[in-house]
Amino acid sequence: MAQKPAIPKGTRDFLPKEVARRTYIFETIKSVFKTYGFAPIETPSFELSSTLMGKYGEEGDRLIFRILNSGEKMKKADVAALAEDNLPRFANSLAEKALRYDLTVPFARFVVQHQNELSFPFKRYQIQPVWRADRPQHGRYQEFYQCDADVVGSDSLLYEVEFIQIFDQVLTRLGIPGFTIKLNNRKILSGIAEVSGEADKLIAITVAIDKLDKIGVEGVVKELREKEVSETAISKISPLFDMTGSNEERLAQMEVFLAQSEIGLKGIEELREVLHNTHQLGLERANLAFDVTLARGLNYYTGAIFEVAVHDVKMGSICGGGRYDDLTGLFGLSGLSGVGISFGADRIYDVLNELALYPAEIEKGLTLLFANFGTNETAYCMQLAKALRQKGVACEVYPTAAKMQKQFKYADNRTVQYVALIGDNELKDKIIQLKNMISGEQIALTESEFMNYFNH
RNA sequence: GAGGUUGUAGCUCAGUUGGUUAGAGCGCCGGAUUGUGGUUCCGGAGGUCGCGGGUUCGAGACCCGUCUCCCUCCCCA
Repeated sequence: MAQKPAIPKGTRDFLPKEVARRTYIFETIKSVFKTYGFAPIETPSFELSSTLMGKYGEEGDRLIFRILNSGEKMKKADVAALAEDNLPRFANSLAEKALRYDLTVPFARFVVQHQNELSFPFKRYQIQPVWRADRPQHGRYQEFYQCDADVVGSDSLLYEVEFIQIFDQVLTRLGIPGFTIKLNNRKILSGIAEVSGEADKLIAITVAIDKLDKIGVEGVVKELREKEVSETAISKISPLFDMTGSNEERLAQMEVFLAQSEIGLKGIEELREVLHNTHQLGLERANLAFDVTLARGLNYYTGAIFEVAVHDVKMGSICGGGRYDDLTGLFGLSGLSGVGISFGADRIYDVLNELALYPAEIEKGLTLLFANFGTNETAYCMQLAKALRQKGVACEVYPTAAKMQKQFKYADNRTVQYVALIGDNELKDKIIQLKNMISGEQIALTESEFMNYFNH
């Protein structure tokens, strides 16, 4: 019995037209990365489990795809751990490898491993798929591409400014009409926890206020109570939820709030510098917004954090990023500060589809199709095709002498721009009938006219 | 990981309180048109109704399980 064709949930196939669209997105991102001096690297699809586990928090670890050991390695399963109900250890003994969850952690591993071959600050970009064992939803896949650019080996805030410019340039070039780059700093969040006297509950507090736009002030307060944050702390934090005014006005309010927190004030200062420098340079389409409720789950961030949201489209954030002061420390190389961003190519693809923002030229199919009139004519067409291909013209010869109707229909479906008709009359008179499939016009050309026709 | 929803032709979907041989549009193939597509007209092919089990004289429809799509939560790109 024939098997019903299917692919795993959360994955997609892409037809030629779709690949053309995605290539356009990748190329746009890549070209901007290059102009900022980033060079490409690649890393393996899967890493040692130990490289990935524990880097993304408890939630993240759960979403890492594990690769089951095979063959004799199965025998290395730590049955004792299972007996002790230590499932993480048991799982690690069963799966020594795992599919990468993002590109940042493998990059940190890469930097440490190749530190003697790199010059710092090291700027790299990387466009590769990542995998997450997440439940699929709108804009959420189990396999998707990230387009990352990171710099390690410098704590200069110039890079934060550059990354904001890159967000702006890429999304403007892709034609996205409106989007907001949300900006915050982990130091400010630390400061909030410190000032409210709950420094040890930093993560609980940031996770809760991150949800402000979703569950509202009451929801956040409720969640803070559930996390056993004290009432005095909650009443201290609450005013932050309805700050108004410009970025600078809200920063000023934060500055007052954080007056007693050294780290908090440091965060304000950094953010001010980044905003000021970005403002000096100007942005094309991006709206830049300081958002104190922006937290981001990845717990390796220590400084600036970014997220980009598209206006008027229901879609989670399409880009993210931030500064991590000691990610390479986990692999034994401390003192290297890094900052990076990631474009979610699959979400951008969905957004561009929804808004129909693809330029017409990327959808162009084959340039020229030679209609097939029989063996003698075809032999001549193959010669012309060979010459055209050497000039870089995409062309093909229809494989059989099928009815013209069928050949033209095929040309239509392939969105062919021209059809060349060479039957026995044309062959005898040494001319080529060239039909423009868009205008429907047909002209007779000599061989040299025909060859020159495709010169531009 | 928790909850909800969906699945019928290649695609988008109808299908009445359970009742003969499961339909439409689009697409595909053939013809009108043996050298000209996108329009029109005529004809045709194509379905174990997601999968497994159950109830019933009888199930696409009802019940249970399972997988999948989509949605909410969680988290994220």
